[in-house]
Amino acid sequence: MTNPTAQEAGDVAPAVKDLETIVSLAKRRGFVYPSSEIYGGINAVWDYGPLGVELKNNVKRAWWRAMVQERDDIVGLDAGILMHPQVWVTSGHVGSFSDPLVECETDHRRFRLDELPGAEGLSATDLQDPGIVERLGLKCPLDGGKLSPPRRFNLMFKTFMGALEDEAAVIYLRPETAQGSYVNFKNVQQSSRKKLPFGIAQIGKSFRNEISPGNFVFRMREFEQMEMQYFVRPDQAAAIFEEWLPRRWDWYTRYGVNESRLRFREHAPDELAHYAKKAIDVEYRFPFGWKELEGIHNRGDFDLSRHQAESGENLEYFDPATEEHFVPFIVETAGGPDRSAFTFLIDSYREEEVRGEKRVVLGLHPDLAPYKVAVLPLLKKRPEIVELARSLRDDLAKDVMAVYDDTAAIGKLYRRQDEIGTPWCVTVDVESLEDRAVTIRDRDAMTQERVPVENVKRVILARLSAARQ
RNA sequence: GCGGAAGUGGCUCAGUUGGUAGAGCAUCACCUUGCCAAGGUGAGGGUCGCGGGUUCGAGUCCCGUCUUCCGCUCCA
Repeated sequence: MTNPTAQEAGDVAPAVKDLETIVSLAKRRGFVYPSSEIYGGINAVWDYGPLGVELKNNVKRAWWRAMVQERDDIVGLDAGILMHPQVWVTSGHVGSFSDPLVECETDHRRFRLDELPGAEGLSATDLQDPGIVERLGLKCPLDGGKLSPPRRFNLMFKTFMGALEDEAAVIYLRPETAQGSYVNFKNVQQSSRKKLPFGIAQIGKSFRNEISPGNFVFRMREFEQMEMQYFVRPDQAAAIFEEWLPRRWDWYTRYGVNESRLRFREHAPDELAHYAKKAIDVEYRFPFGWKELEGIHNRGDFDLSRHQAESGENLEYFDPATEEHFVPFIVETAGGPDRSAFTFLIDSYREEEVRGEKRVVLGLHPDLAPYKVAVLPLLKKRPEIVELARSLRDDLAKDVMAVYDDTAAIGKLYRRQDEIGTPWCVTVDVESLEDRAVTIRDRDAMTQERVPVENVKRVILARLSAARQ
């Protein structure tokens, strides 16, 4: 863990690679495709291909391992995407984003209509009246420009519950997974018999109608979140908040992200979200600048207190040690597998020279690599070699993602695996038929080791385990 | 949402003053080679983002639209 303050303003390391190179590789090799491409694509939605889904699943597994598997104070949850509409009213998501906004046609600034001079105290009906701006003669408070009619901006996607598309049945696609953890706080606490401090971890899809999405999979309208809500005594919240900073930093470096391209950034008071008491982001140096990878937030008792008040359910925790009743504070870590996978992909990209030829390598951590091992026959003319190689792959595939390839010369086969981040290649040659041994080639060290066939799987699994420590 | 640029086979691109599309790489097959993108032969794959217009004829001019990128704005 590097001292956060040392990282602050640092533009110390340039981004690894330009975005185009990564997008091109991603599509060519089957990591990510534009959604609905044959119809011209759809804005800010991307599909994961055969290798991309492996990478992303591995990222989620790695996060779950660090959060749930390796800790005994955090448990998992998988709440629904659809929730009671009142949840989003209580959380503030409906209120803060259904305000009618007007836009100045000259400088394109937006204002809340009900906050403009001369528009105070308007009724809900007036606020949605298309002619209201003209009727009251409202102008842009900054440059006096013409204002657009009021429009409702809401980042939440709507859909309908039930067969009839009736306004009364409107519900939302969740814009964050966190609320699922809050409304289940009592259920989880009681059924898992956890005492404070304890956490609820969740991975799942969220949806936001972003005003300006973009930058490949960095900001999508449909995306996945990896959020952990840690419930704590109010008097411990500040200290526990600080403990989570290095933990989350270390998770990224543990899986290979270059520390010089990471930094912490604290939110200024005026940029804090409506629920947050304090917020610090882990940021990564993307080709398009420093951007948030993950947010660590002290949400105070905002969420549970609101839900308690609106639902009428008692959401207090009884602390048996002090015999106190109180609403816990929440320290949240909120990241995403899309952003993380993108970061691991781009940060691990490197180009090297081998005998005067360029080789493209994804130096992915073995736990994250789509394939752990590729089995390659050196000579495919000999059926015994092909047979041995195929049976070796089939055996490895019972435990790890393994692939067989014989459609090119060995050098090219290695290059292909380098480009998709496969850490180990097993090569079967003529001698293998005699000595029952094969060669294991390491992607990063470019070393080769002769291993008896019956030991191959054990060696691969041992290396995987070692890389994980 | 505003301004600018771009959109040609899987990828990267070329297509002169409009006349019905090419290259490299990639992919596949066969031959050859056999430990780090070797060589040879051959094959498949695009109607030029989409829609409309001008024209005898448009990838190539005009309009609209969608998508992507850059800047601004916005951002739970």
